[in-house]
Amino acid sequence: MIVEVPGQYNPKNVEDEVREFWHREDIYHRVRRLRSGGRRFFFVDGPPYTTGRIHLGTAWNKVIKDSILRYMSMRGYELKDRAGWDMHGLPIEVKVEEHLGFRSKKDIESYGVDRFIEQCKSFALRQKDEMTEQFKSLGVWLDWENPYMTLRNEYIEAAWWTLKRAHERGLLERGLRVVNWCPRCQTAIADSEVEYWDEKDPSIYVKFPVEGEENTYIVIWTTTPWTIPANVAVAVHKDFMYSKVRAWRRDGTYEILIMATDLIENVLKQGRYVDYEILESMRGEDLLSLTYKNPLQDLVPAQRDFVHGVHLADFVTAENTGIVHIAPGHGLEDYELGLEKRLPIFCPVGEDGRYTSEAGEKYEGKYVRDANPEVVEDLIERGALLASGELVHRYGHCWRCKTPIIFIATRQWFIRISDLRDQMLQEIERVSWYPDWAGSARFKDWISNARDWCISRQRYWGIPLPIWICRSCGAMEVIGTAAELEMRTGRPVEDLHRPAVDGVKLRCSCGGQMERVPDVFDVWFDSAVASWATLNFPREENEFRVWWPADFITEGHDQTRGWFYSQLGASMVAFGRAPYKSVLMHGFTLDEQGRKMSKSIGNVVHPEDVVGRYGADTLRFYVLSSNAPWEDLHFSWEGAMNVNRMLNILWNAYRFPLPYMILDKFDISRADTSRYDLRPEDRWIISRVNSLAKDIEENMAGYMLHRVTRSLQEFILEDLSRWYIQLVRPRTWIETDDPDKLAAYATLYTVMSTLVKLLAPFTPFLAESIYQNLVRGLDPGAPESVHMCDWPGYREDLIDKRLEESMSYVREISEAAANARQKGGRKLRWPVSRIIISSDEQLDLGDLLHVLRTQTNSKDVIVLPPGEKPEMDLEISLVQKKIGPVFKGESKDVVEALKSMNPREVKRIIDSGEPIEWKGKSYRITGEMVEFMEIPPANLIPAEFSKGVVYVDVTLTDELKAEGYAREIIRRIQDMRKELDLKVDEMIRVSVALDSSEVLGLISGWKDHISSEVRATLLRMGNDLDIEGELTKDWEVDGINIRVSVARA
RNA sequence: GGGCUCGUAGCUUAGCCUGGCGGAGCGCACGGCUGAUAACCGUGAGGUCACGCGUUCGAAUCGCGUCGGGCCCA
Repeated sequence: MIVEVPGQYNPKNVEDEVREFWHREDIYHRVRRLRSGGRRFFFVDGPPYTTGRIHLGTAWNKVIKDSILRYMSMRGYELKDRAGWDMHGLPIEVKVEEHLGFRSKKDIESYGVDRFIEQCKSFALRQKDEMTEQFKSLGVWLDWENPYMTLRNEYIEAAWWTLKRAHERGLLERGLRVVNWCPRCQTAIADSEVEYWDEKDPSIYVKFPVEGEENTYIVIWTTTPWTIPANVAVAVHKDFMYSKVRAWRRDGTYEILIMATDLIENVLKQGRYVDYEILESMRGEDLLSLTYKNPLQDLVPAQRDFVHGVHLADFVTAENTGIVHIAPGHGLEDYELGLEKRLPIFCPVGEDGRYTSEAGEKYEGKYVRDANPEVVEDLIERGALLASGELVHRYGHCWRCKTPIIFIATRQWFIRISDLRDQMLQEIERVSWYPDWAGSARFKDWISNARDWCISRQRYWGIPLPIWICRSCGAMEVIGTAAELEMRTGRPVEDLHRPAVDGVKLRCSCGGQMERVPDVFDVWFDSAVASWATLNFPREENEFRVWWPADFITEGHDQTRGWFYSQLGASMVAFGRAPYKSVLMHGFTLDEQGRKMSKSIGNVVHPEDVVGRYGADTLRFYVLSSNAPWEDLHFSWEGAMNVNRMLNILWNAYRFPLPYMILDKFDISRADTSRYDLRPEDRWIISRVNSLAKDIEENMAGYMLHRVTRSLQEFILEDLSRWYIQLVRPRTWIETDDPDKLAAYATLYTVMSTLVKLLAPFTPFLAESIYQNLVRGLDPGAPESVHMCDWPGYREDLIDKRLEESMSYVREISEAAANARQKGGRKLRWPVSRIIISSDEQLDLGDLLHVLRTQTNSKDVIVLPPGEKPEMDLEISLVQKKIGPVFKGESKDVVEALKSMNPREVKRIIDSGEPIEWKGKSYRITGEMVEFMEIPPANLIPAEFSKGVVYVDVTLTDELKAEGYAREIIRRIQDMRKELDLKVDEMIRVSVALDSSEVLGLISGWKDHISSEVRATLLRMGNDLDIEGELTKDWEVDGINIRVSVARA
């Protein structure tokens, strides 16, 4: 049974009902079961971090995923769709620390690592549950009951197993490396965890005294004075020119400075020198024999033993002094140069960011960034400071606690990704990237610069490194699974997190005891193994063999360096190939002006706000249609409102025929269009919906979701609502069992039932709601949910491009006619006798002339043969320049004569060569004296369309006038019915008094028509009627006063 | 500083791959319809296609450069 539906589209009701239905009937599982055994589609969900709240970007991300998965399911694919959660790492530790009021790792240790881990775990699980509900409210169908979670033992094993593979392949190494270090979190952080923003720092020029040359200095520049105690060398560029300069101070003293020749003026200005002379110039490589002393060597005892030399390096740029201060313990490039030149890796700074005893008594214990002024002071005291100032520049910060990072040399664990770089570059060629440049340009660039991956973190809440080292002999062992660990110890380990695993000791083959290294994994390593962890590999192997690698993943463009990369890296280590076959890279969500959404600007839009106002379907359709997936989305409320309006129009188009269908007991036996003689417009809309399906399939193949949704929108608004529904409406009012009406029902049914299937992946709630009523209501044998239906596809034999083209002309002509009516002041309510279509081409309007007649409210449609126009009026303009010289003084008379004549007569005379007679004289007029112009006659109002001109004949006859007035009166009575809030079938009594006998006479023949249109049992019309009724109103139509009264019968 | 990307009407955008009349929606102005009605429809105004140079018979579209936004890197 089909039922009537309420007037306006109410997304909340629709979605609540559908959600309840899905839940009650367990539709999600039934859809998945239905497709089992189909071709496989392995999707891996990029795990969102459990922050507790989804934002617009994560909503978009999941909507893209859900739409594609729903589409693939309808196409018959069996899906792997486990949702994923990224639950370890610093962000949660920081949150828990805040909650407990902790300031450092010491607080955690004294609180107890086990209790701390428990807090982190329950926090992460709680956040996950909250976010799950939010995703569900968007209609996102993933396997929410059985998601993969990085904190689960089986997941941890996937990471362990992968590390073991790295070890077996010789790709795991431990080394002293300079890393980004957060002094607050006291851990190494990944390049990708560094956030840059402007910071004000000292900018100092320092003079290093050259050994063996009196009063001579090498000048360097730095923004980190605190690294000067660790300076062990300087670097120059081999091709740059350097000079020894005698620089004079205001007081007449001088010193000899070494720096890049091009930068002398700048440096001396900084140092307020008054004059200089160049003593000697040389290339960078000529400086290599120099040695110098660290100016702070009296404070930093270790410095006295170092030999400070000059080295060549490519990273030296022609900026500042052209000579770079090298502290291998505190800089990436410095460190690499240090290794190459065998410099001491001197790092007198501890994990807490404070100087160690190696920095000497004066500095020991001081926090390095706070020590900057003191170092500067000490340099001044020793005459080593050339200049100092301040500089605002971009500086890195810990992305979680916002502390400025420092670089220090620490012992860390690495995976030698750089060894795999070339293989990775080859692998990405085999992956399909959407858009293409995401892989061929962006990702390629990132991979080309790939460095070794520092995977160790000195924290608690993470996957513990499964590395055990023997205290006696230093032997190392990597454990791959919990079972393996149990085998080695004879005891199972309940939870593979810290601190439980910390206590596990292994026996070394040398007889000594092996202890786990205390570090945990970088969280990027967690998600990196998702494609096999989600299949529970290595615990289970069958699933892995059947499904892996992933068919499809999609994430934002920030994941180029993130998950796209970490997965590829881990997979290269583990399996030597890419873990995914295709990748769709999507954009970011920004505000309407294209700015980042941020709390401080106050421009954050929450997905639940949009859902609350317009519903999940609107949000979904909006984010999909707003722009191409890979471009940034500028969220606009107005845009969302528009989508909502479009869905409302769809709702109206859907509900309009329902009352008639119900009244006529329309049933499934009458739903097949092949039973009827369809009108051309019926065949047209069926052709259009098939074209639409074809278009969607083509665009889905390239994940062009914006094109798909825009095609749907265009079809709903233009083809269905604005055109077909208008055409079909009068047919539904026929009150008999007319085959033409039944054909219209069958067509509407076919179109709507196809359309909801096409919409199902994108607006799953609305599609389901319409499907349940219209399709299931009619055919209880149909699949129980629209999402269990097969994708409708398209039938090429039902696509009639010729008909579609004809209809597009018909629409154009109708619009042009409406335009002409407006110019001619003739409302659409008033019929016209004819419209005339003139074109240079043979227009193929098919059998659609009846459509044109009704849509233009015209009694006749005349299509002229190609190139012909209606007969035009002629207008003349006189060419005085030609007339003057011929007729001289009589010109005035000639002009007068010509103007008084009918232009047609003038043309006839010229063509025939006869003279004209005027005031007794005759004149011979030639063609050049007169120009003729054709203009349409006053009754034909022209309007252009793409293939020609439409003329609307606005000539009024009494007949047309009568019909026009009748319709004016009908309309006003209908208006009053509305005002009285009458039921559609309620009968009335009407009196109409009007002050024009002429009009009264005209409309008398329309009395019956008016009565039946407005459902009047009694209709009185007259010049001077006594008017009474429940409602009386005065109207004016074209200068005629009409008084109407209406009463219930 | 480097890689990628975007820049089209007041706003949001299509078109760019594959060169040939710049097309929508919103907003604005005017109008229509009244059996979708707190709905719907039409018409109009509104454009230096960021800027410059080049290729071409022809450039929003292809190439180079500049400026501005975004992401990533240094």
